[in-house]
Amino acid sequence: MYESNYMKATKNIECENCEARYKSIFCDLKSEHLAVINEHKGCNIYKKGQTIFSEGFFPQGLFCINAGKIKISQASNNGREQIVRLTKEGDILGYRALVSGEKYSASDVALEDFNLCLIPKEIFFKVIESESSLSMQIMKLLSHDLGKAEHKMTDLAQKPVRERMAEALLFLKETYGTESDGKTLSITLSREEIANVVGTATETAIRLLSEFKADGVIELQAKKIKIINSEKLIKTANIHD
Amino acid sequence: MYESNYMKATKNIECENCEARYKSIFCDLKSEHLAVINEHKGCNIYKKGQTIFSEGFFPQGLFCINAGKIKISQASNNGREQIVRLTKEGDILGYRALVSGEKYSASDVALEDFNLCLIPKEIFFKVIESESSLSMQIMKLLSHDLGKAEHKMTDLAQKPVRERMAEALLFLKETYGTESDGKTLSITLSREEIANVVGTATETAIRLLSEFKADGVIELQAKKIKIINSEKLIKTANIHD
DNA sequence: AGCAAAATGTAACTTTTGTTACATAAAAAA
DNA sequence: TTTTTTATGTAACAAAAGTTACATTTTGCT
Repeated sequence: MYESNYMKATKNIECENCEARYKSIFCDLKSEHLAVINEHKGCNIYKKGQTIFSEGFFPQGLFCINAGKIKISQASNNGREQIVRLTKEGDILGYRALVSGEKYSASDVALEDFNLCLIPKEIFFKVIESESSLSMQIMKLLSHDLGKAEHKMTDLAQKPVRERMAEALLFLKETYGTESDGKTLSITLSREEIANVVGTATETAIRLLSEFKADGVIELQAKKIKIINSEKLIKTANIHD
Repeated sequence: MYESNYMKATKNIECENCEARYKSIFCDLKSEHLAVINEHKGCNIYKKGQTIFSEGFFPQGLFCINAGKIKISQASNNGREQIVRLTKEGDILGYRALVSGEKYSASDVALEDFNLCLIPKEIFFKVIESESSLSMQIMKLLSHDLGKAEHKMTDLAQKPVRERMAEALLFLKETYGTESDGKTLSITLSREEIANVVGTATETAIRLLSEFKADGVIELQAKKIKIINSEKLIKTANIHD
């Protein structure tokens, strides 16, 4: 509101002033290390739909999300894609491949306009080595992601699409929150993207959303999804744990 | 061969002499740290089918596999289970939950008799903090696992069972190797367990194995699976990357 | 060895889900 | 604006995979 997009595009955010930092793994970082990162990092503006990195490339550093929502997805042979993670401001990006020393195994695409900073890999590994709490943070991140991924594996293998769709809507609410009414999901995804989260065909996703709407569980205003009956959705999701 | 099971059960393996260690994340560990681990660790013999830990419990430490094969699986509401990882000697076990500070999200069950050592969690975290190369190893492990898990997620969401079965057989070959003929899988799983790796019903798994046999791709001798035509199996698996 | 229990195998049937086809609405481009 | 393209919605149909049922084999136990 206070600055145009053009101004943001040219402004290099200072890590010290970065609001996203407090939500990030860098929240407890020693100021001397933060200064090193700040000095070497580069910032960039991305537009909705733009690709940040693609499968098959080697990572050059670690991305920090200053603002914006991003989907991480894998392409498969049959032309479809699977959204494996969703991230937002304060999250880091590209750490899996960077840490494992492998190529990117997924592509990251902007779901809306956003700001991103890149920490060169040498700097990242230097800071990690000198501050063990940071590597602990990254380990926690990775192990949490792994838990989520394995949980989703089990879901995909065993749950019918209907349950997965219900779970996906709850997941979107949990990840990105709602608008001020507490019901309308903040994130807007295309039907195809929803299908790619759930792991189903676009038509099936549309069909299920229509059914949920008919059941009075959700309301649909264009691309906005409003969760009317959370309890029923949770029941439909048949969540284990 | 040189000692009875009873003898093995009572013998505490010394980390310095542990053959599995050279294949493990501890291969480069400083000897002083290894000594600490050795001093505090406890060893145990498990029988085939025995559970090492179960979903919902908090980890007390890190398990090291001295010998034996283990399946890590998640139970779901519908009574079925999904095998999310398979491990062998030299691998560590229970690190995901230990690192993330969460409860175990999966259960570990012995696929054959084996030896296991437990490093108390305090010792583990102490060693990690003092030797940054170890935490790097664990990060690599986690990020590699995460890559695998997300790949499998995509497969489960998009590939037909037939392709996943082919991929699973290749995965078993890669993970556990073959007998001296270079073709017969070293690991023997029940049909149900194979189904739980693939993410399908037991009957469907049996049907597909029969089809693969009819196609001359594999041979079945009781529970042993012999891969006759790897090329065709790879083609059937329709592997991306 | 002989029996019971569990695992494996096979087939028919049913359900779920994907595919195809097309209509309509929304968004982007001219 | 009008046109074109893209996204969404709906339904009929087809294919894939799960379920049920039962036969057969293997395994474990006494």
